Amino acid sequence: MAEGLEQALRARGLRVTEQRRLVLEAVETLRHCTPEQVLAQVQEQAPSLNLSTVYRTLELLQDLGLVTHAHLDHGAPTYHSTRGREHLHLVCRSCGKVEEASADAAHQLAATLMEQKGFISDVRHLAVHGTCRDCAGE
Amino acid sequence: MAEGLEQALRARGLRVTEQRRLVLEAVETLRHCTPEQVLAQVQEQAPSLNLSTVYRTLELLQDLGLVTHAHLDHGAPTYHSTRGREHLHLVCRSCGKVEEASADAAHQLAATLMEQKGFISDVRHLAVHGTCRDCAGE
DNA sequence: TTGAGTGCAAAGTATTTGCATTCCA
DNA sequence: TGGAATGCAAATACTTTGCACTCAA
Repeated sequence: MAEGLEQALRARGLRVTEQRRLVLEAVETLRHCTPEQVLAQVQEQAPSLNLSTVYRTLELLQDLGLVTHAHLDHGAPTYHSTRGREHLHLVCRSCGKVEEASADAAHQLAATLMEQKGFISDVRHLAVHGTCRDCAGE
Repeated sequence: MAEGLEQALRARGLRVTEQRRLVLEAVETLRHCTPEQVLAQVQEQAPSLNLSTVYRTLELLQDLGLVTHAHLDHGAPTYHSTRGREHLHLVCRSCGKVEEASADAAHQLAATLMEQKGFISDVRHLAVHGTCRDCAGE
């Protein structure tokens, strides 16, 4: 896990620290997580690790292209690893559940936007709000 | 402008106030706006109107179905009127500009998600992040 | 008249920043 | 050793809430 981290850091002349390793690992383990959730996870192994460090590190990892985030809910950014298949997020407005869907579903959208507006879509950042099957059934 | 407001309020037994009229008007004028921007706009005509009222009113207008919001950027929700054509939002990561695109572009996406996941998409809430034509050209 | 709505101030939550200390290279 | 990175605490931003006053019905 997190093999790319060391080389990405070195390539930029940045330092490899335990905190950075732990934060990336937490994101990969949790799959979808807010900064708070990352903190809780990393503190199991490093209780003194600080929330500021989580914020700073998430931003760094994002710069390095190792994680991205999407805004799934009101204010809460949710981070996830860029390893694994591209996916987009389905956020249920009723129950708050977040599902993943294949990014393929959005390729046509991306193509249309490119054609109409010359806009290059980042599909991974896409959050679709709506109602999930379970909630719709009720 | 804002004809629907009075009847929507009365239908619920709520009161028609100048503040509510002004907030809705501001959203319709500004097209895309944060609570802060709404405040600035309404204060031109009602300097004493408070930010709390803006928040409360935006939430109410949303309940009434007269406005929606999307999370275009980090923490700032952006409100817009539900009058006019359905549209989705293209947010440029480089320059921060927000464009609108026809919601039609996302119909296929919505259909696919329904089919694969039984998920009912609210296209109006959709924010697509990426790079706009101008920034891509550089 | 009366209670929904507002303004104000204070509280709550999320995120960022300055600075002294730590520790990687 | 030197400076990047961290921990801590304080600052900032955003949003919500309690309460007394106002005003639409």
